[in-house]
Amino acid sequence: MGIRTRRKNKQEAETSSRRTQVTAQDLMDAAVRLLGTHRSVSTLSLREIAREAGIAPNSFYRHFRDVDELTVALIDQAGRALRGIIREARQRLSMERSAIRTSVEAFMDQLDADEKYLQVLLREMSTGSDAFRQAVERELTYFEDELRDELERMEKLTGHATFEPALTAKAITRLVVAMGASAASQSLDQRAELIDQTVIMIRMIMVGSQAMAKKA
Amino acid sequence: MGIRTRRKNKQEAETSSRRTQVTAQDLMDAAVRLLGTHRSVSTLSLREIAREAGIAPNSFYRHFRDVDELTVALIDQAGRALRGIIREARQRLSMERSAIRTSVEAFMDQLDADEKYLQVLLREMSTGSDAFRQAVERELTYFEDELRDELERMEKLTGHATFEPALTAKAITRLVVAMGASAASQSLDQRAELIDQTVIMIRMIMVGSQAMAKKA
DNA sequence: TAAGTGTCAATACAGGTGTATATTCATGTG
DNA sequence: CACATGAATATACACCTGTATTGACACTTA
Repeated sequence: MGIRTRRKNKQEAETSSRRTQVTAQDLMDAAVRLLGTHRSVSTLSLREIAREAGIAPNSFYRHFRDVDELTVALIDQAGRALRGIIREARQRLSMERSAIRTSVEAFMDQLDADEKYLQVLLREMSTGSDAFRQAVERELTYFEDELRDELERMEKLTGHATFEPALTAKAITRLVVAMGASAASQSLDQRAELIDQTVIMIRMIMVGSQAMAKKA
Repeated sequence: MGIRTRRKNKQEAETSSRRTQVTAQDLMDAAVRLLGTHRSVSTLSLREIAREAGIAPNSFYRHFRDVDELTVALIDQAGRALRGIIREARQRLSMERSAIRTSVEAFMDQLDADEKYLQVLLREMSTGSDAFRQAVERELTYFEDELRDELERMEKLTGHATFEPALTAKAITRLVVAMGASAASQSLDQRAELIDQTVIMIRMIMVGSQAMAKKA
């Protein structure tokens, strides 16, 4: 009696903070919220994330060993989103035309989806530790592999051969990612123009690849 | 007398730190040294840079208002290096062939030149404040403009028309930058392969662009 | 009921940080 | 010579950081 008054006061003010369990996902969401459009993960402090998620600094350790581990989790999420884009594109490809445009649009839309994991990936691609870069490279390689499959499948369907499908896929992937990185910090109608440009660029690559296949 | 003994001791140990004037350039060099291959500028503290440059924390303010201002200066330097690459490529183009390969090689070499400004640019492209991104975009636009001029000049020389030269230049630029960003964190023989890939990718774009010009 | 377990908060500590203030000194100028 | 100027320094302050320690509370399980 009288010993535990401190907590009670806090509880009164803070709406019973203990009640709801805080998950790893909550922490990831808090981090993304803090990152917004500009900050890189390395500028986030453990305390800041914990504060945003509404837990004590130390509770962070229940879910992640440190901020770096959380970052890798974010990148994994982004990779999942990326693969979702490809999978959708593949389905659309069988029924309608201009799969390129719809894929590019899907990619760009993913930039400001509810959880902006993709932006995190784009940002950590060039910044950050080796672990981050490796995680990003891994996800991009998945993407390239699926795109190559797609190109080879299309090759059989249309009869247009593709020159070095793996390289073509890589070129397209890197270009889209680069354009997406610019798009991330731009307004919506600027982004529309960027999408148009990206589509044309991809067409250049594919047309060029096919022309080089004929010549070789 | 007896009041100023503190300084004298320090002087003895530190080899007369006052003697040589510290320039803004020295601070920029110190920052690049600290950045190495992985850190982003936002992780540098003013004190850390000052320490590396061998000056007191407060002396930093004589040269830059804050770390952000120093970063923009670094990006400007990188842009100058970039324009140097284009200018060299232009001269080579008139006498020998395969200007593409030599340009790409020049670009990649610039990555680990003495002063690795280019790496800074690549890293701050996706991270960092609006000011950084704008600075980077500006430099890339310069690069694209010069490349477009080059493409148009080549168009007249060879008779091969180029489809939307501005867009073609942009595609090439963004692709090279993206490939350079991966190259920055790789070993030298991995980089050699990356250069080969980049050259082929550029050729795809140019061949595609020319084919689309004919059709349109 | 009692003990054990997992989740969180409170406190504390030893650092690092940006910057305000005042000081030291080498240098040029009258 | 005296003295103003400018560049660099030292000290100090309030703040934020990661994390170690300890204890509170809600649960299972016996």
